[in-house]
Amino acid sequence: MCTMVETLDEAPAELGRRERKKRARRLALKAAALDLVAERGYTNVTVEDIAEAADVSVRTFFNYFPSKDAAIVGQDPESIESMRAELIALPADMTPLDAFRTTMVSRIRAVGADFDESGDDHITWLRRFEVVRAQPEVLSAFTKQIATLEAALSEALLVRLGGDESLRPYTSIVTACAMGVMRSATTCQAKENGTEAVVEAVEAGFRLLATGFDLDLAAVITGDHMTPRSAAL
Amino acid sequence: MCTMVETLDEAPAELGRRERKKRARRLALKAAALDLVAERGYTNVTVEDIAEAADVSVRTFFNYFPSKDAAIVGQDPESIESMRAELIALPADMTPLDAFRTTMVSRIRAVGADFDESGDDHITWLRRFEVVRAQPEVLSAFTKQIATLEAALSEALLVRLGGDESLRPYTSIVTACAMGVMRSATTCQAKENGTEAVVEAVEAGFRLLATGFDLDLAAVITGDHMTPRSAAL
DNA sequence: ATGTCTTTTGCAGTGAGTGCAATTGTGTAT
DNA sequence: ATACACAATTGCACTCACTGCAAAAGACAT
Repeated sequence: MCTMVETLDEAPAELGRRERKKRARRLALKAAALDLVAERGYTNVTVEDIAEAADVSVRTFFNYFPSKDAAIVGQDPESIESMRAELIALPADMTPLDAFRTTMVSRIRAVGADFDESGDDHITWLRRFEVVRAQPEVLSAFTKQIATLEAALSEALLVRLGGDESLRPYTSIVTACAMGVMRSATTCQAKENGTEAVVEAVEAGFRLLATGFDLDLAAVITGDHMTPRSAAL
Repeated sequence: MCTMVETLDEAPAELGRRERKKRARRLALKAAALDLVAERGYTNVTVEDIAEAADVSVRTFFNYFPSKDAAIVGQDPESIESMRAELIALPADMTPLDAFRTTMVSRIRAVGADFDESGDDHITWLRRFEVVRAQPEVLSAFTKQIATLEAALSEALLVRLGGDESLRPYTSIVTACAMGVMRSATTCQAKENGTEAVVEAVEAGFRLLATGFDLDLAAVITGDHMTPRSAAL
C-alpha cells in the first residue's frame, strides 16, 4: 500500500531524513491519486482513499496539496516559477513566440528525463495526460491549473516586452495561443507517441502560429496534410 | 430582495405562468449571484446567500443550477448548442478561422442586443466579465466553463471538416486559439469599451491568427502598435 | 538525554452538492 | 367550482472537500 519505502532510498542522500520523507510522501500521494483515479474514475475516488493508499491521514493530505485536483493534475509551484524565470531570462531579441517555444520545449524535455525535480518519471507524466484526456472532470481540473500558469506566463511576457500596459491585449492573445498549442500537443500526442512526439507537435504548432493558419489551410483541406509542416500535427 | 416581480411581466406573454415563473426565478438567481459576488467577493458569498436573495430555498437553487459557479459564470446549455449548430451549418467553403470568427461575433452581437434568449441584458453581460477579470476564483470557474465550450466546438469543427480523425490535432489547436482570442477579447475589453469594442478585438485577433504572429510583431515591438491591425488590440 | 522546532494527526466545523419523500402550486378536464 | 394529474418547491439527512486549532509524535542540534 505504501510506496514510501521503495522511493525513500532513491532520493538524494544529502538531504536529511525529514526532507526525504517529505518528498517521498508527496510522491506517494501523487502516485496514489493518479493510480486510483485512472483505475476507478475521478468521482469514485475520495481524498480519504488517496490518503489511505499513501498511508497518511486525510489532514496530512491537505498539508501537501490544497485540493484533490492538485494531487492529480497540479503543477508544483517551482515548475511555474522556473518557466516564468526562463521566459524572462531568454535573450531580449527573441520573438514572444520563440521565447514561448523554447521555454515549453525545455520544460517538456525536463520531464522527459528520467526524473525531473518533482520526482515524476516521464511514464507517469504521459499517463497523467491519458487520464486527462479520458476523464472530463480531470480535464476541467487540468484546465483550471493551466489557467493559473497562463496568467503567470502572460505577466512574464509583458515584463519581457517592457511592461507597457497597452500591450496587454497582445500578450494575452499570444500567451493564450501558445498555451493552446501546448495543451493540444500534450493531450493529443502524449499517450501514444511519447515525449519526443509532443515536442514535435509543439514545434509544428508554433510554426503554424508564426506563419498563420491561412497558409497551411490549403494543404490541410485538400487532404495533402502530409507536408513536412502538417505531418507532425 | 426579490427581483421576480419586476421581471415577471417583461417575459413573453404567450408563456404560461409556470414557464414565466421559472424564467424569472432563474434570472433572479443569476442576478443575485452576480450582484453578491461582485459586491462581497466569491468566497464571502454562500449558495444560501444567493438563494436567500432570490427568495427561494437552497434546494431550489440546485434545481436551477448544478453548482454555485454555474449561476455566476455558467453558459446556458442552449447557448453552447446554438454555437455548435451555427458552426456546423456555415457554408462548407469557409475556413475554420472564418467560421469561428463568424460564430463568435454573432454570439457577442446576440448578447449586445437588449435582451438575449437567456434574459441577460448586455450591461449585465459586461459586468460579468469585469467580475471574472477582478476575482481569480471566478476566473477559474469561468475557464472551466470555457473548457466545455471548447470541447464542444472542437468536435463541431471536426465534423465540419469531414470527421477525419487524423485532423484532430489541427482542429484542437485552431479551436484553442480561437477560444483564446475570444477569452482575451472579452476579459481585456469588456468593461471599459462595451460590446462593439469586444467585436473589434475579436476580429483583430482573428486577423492575427490568419496572417501569423510574425508579421505583426515588427509593428508591435517598434512601438508602432497603432497600425489599423494592431490598433484594435 | 534534553529542549526546540517541524510535521502529523484528530476533532470539530463550514459549505457544496445529491437523493428522497412530502408538500405546494399550476394546468386541465369535468 | 371541483377534482385530478403533473410539475416545481422544499426540508431533511447524507457525503465529501476543505480549514483552523491544539495536542501528540518525530527529527535535529547541543
